Amino acid sequence: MPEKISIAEARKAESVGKNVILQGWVRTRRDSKGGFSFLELNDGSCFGNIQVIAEAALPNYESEIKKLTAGSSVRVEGEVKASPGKGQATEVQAKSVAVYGFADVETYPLQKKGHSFEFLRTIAHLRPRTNTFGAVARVRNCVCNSIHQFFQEEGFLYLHTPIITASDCEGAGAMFQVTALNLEKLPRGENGVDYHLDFFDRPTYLTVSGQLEAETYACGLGRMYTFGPTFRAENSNTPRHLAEFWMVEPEAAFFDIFDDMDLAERLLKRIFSDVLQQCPEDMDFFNQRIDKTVIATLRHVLDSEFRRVTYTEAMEILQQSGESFEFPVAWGSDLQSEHERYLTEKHFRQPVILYDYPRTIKPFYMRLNDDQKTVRAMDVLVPKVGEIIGGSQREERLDVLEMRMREQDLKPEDYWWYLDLRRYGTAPHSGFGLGVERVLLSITGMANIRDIIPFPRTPGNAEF
RNA sequence: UCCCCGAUAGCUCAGCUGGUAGAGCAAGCGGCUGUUAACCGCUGGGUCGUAGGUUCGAGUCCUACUCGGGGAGCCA
Repeated sequence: MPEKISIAEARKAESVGKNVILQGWVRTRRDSKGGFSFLELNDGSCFGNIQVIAEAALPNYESEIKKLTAGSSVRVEGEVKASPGKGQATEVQAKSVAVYGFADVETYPLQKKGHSFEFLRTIAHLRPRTNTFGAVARVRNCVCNSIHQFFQEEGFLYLHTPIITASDCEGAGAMFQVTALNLEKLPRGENGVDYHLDFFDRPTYLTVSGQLEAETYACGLGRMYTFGPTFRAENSNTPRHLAEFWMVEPEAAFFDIFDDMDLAERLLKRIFSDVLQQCPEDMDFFNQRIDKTVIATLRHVLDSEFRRVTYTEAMEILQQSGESFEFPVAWGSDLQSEHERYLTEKHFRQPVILYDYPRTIKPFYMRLNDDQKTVRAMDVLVPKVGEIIGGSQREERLDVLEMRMREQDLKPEDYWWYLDLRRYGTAPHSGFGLGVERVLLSITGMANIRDIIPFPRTPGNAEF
């Protein structure tokens, strides 16, 4: 009896001699001079296709096989043989080719040759059938698996923090409001909309971060991490921003800022090394067709220690760089993209961890340093992508935290449960947020974050 | 949201200082003793993003809008 196997399996030399059933989508058909056809078949199990030899003697050769075009789906039964041709170890000599569905060439938008990513975005339901999006999907899966394995091995618990939150000022920008009210007929009170009639008895939003909730579990169970979707309603139109993206947020009790940096560095290196090891075919493709430096860059990162410099030191490096920046370099203002790029792409040429930022440009929850001017913030910057991780040691002193809240016009009473963590058995702790899509950008060399997530959500775009 | 650039065949693009559209790939047909981004020949295929305007005449110049890209801001 023939065995149903994946194309990944059938491509291995060990499969030679097996009678198999393969099912997948035709990438291309080449008709040979000898009166038979080659079908390139892909089923997503690996980057490469398998070559199927369909002889003219097959009963449906003229009626169906010669009409197969890119996108058609088939079931092939046959024997795996060593391939005499170049470019593959094995091929399948078909005993039968059954067609599940043709793809009309007059209307099927995908062709054998290259398409622009802009065009593919308009057919996001079909782009998984391309080399690039198949590779992205497999690498994305590898990265997510790697993240979970890393944290499990490091003793972190996977925590599900809420998607819907009532904290409307977590300090991370505009939020999507969630309501069950009829927007056509909003109940009005004396002070505008009467949210007591809304589902949760108050205004609620999609989360911009699980950090505050993760802190509550870290301050009781030690090491936690969240991994879920995150929402930002900013009108951001860049190749690095999404309105819906996936973020990993570890939070660990008794971690100071340097433990936090160590964790971040270990995590990134683990992800990079797993991808190189587990997705070699996909990475070769990215290295050849997308960015010829990605593999060398990943190896370089694995072999070097992340440079750690304070914000103040970074400002000195920038001032002495001799570069003419569009934006002035001045202590107290945030680093511009061009500054980050200079540091990570020109000066250090590797990932850089910047820390101890001015208190005025960072949120209330970051721990105040003894100099009273800086806070224990840390950002990991990588070449091309920029900020990939943002984190900090959290302020664990109740009085200082309340003071910082008032400084930023926040009401401590709105955060009563967050402050309780400091009121009862407070503990030093730290954490960070890692943007999964940004990691994937730097791993794959892909230029636009909209091509790294299956269904991008950006301003004016939610078709699929 | 701001600045810059773009939109021409199914796809990727060319089309000069205005004179009524072209290539490659894809598709169809023919050829070629295993091809692998196959190759060679022929054929079909376009209200030049939308709406106005200037002009004898607009793919080409002007205005607005729509969509896309790059940069900036917000950040992951």
